Amino acid sequence: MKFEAVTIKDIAKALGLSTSTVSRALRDSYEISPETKKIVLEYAQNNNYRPNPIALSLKEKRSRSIGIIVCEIANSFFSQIINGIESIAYDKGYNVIISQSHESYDREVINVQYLASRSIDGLLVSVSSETQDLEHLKNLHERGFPIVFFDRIVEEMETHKVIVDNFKGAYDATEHLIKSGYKHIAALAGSEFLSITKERLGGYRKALEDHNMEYNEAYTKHCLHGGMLYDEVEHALNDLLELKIKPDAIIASADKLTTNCLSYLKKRKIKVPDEIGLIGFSNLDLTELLSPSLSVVRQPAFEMGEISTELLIQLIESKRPIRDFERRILPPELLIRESTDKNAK
Amino acid sequence: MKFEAVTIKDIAKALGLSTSTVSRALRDSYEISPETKKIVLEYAQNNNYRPNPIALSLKEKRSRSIGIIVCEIANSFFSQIINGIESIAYDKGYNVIISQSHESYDREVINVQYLASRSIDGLLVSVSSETQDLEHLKNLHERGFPIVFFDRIVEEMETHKVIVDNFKGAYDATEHLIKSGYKHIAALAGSEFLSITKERLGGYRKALEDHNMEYNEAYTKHCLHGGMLYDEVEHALNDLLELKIKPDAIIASADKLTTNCLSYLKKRKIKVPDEIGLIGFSNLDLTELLSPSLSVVRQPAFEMGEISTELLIQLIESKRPIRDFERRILPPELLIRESTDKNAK
DNA sequence: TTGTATGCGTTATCAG
DNA sequence: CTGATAACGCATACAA
Repeated sequence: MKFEAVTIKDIAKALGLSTSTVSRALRDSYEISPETKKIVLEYAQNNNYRPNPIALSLKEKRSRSIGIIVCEIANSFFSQIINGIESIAYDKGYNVIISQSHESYDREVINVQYLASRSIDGLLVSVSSETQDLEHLKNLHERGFPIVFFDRIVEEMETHKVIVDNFKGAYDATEHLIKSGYKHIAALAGSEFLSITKERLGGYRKALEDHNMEYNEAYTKHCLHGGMLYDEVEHALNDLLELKIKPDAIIASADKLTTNCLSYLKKRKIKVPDEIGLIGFSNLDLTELLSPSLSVVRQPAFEMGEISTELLIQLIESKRPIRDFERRILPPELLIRESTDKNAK
Repeated sequence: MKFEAVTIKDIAKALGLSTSTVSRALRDSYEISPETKKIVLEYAQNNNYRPNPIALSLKEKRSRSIGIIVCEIANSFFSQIINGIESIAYDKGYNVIISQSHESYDREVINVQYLASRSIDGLLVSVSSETQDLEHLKNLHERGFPIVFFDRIVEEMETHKVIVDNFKGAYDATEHLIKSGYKHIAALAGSEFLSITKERLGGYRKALEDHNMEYNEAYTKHCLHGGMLYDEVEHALNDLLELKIKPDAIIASADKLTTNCLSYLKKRKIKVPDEIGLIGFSNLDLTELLSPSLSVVRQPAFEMGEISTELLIQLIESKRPIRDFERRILPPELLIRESTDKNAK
């Protein structure tokens, strides 16, 4: 007994009608008599008829599914975003296909091509931390394919973009450390190719400047893989702690950087905040558990997913190309806990 | 400039050939002359021709994509499984569509129907913790639709199943607590509808029995949502700690139960292992960070995803139905850290 | 009110 | 070696 779905043709044959009559009856067209409708609908119901979405896609030249490119789903920030994306997508009858780049440029290119060739109607993209060349996306975009960037956006392309106010997040975090009395604040940053890294480091520098604190280039460390690999974080922190004047506080500017930084400090038995102050970007709901008194910058991830998806679907469903693309900037949240309050020590 | 992909028909028209010739040239058929092939291939290359997978699906009655049903992707265990699934799926040219039930039965039914109607070729399922009625899956299965269960399997259906040796995992964990000197071991368990819950509780009881320890029903607490909600864990633990003879150790039998249990204990300022022993199932790579000396049962999640996918694809691609379904049981790993060693206290 | 014919992009089966 | 045609499941313009 092979899996064979019942089609309109089957119904037509069984009821002695034409396929078009059945099709119209199922779509509740005004042209069909109530009796015929009733018979058809009943038969369809009983035989569990489901329209074949592939045939529909072929006809309508749209698949009602959107693709997502993220680095990792095993990252609380991104899994929250995906939940936001899903909630809107399902609402509007869209399916969602997730793919992970694992922070690899090659993998990202493969995934984009794969998704595009799978006839998705649009793409939500947060680029990998290795990505510099954008041909794989520009190519699609130039042909009018709907793309919305979120979080890790790309300046060279004109389309909708949704980000958090990274500058402000980092500024506030750094300022908080300064006000807590720290004098030598280091920045643990992600890949230098990423927009978010630049924005966050910008906020960090501006805060130092505004409070008349010296900016020391040696205090900024980049991790190409955004902290995904423990080794790169370890390496960066080793470098920082070997400096003549060791930093007395660190701002970790991404989820994975924060957790791996905590792991490192715990491994080296360096107490937070007694020996070193720490503040980090983190959307992990276990932050409090990880480090009872760690202050964090939290991003409105779910909302970000929702907004990105709304924009994308709007882009997909508008017949003519939209000219003025939006750039939505969401406010981050600074969750203060006692750790970084040096005065309280 | 609308997004319009180039089709075989376009190529045919441009080169003054027929669509069938172009089609065959692209598939490198022996019937086509080398020169014609060369011209066609060149044109296709230059105009970035990509076969339309939807048209292909319609023709071949297969979409080369598989669906996944899990409760949450924001759960280290499941995100590791998904990575395993992806690695095999991409290898074999399959696309993967993930959907989350968020532990809701209704949501699961909707997702299954949605995925099935989206013409996926097969389904990888780990049921929600609310699921009792299986009609939505039986229905598909009876019609010959390929389904593989993993982790949270279902006894009533005859198909491939991939699980971890949950009995052994819980047995070993409980035995470890016993050998560490704990006398009153409570079990924090997931939904009683789930196979894994039954198996784990079985291992727990057997370990108590084998060591001549009394089994007290009041020491077993269920959380319907598998610990996804903090409140249910809090409620269960409150109950346990209000007993006349309070348990001196807890085995938490799922990822979320473990982390939320830790959160609770931290919140109530109950020290582990000084005041209460704890061992838990956990695939979180931050476990060590969460609680420096927590022993855990770790499941081979990635491998589980790989095996499930291999079986599913085998099922999809075998022409005749496979009669003897496999049941793969993978070994869990008991990672011992000092916490539970009461002797060391 | 219902039926017939066509097309979406592709491949397979014929016929040249 | 190449071309015409049908078919996959559905919707719709056009006929009746």
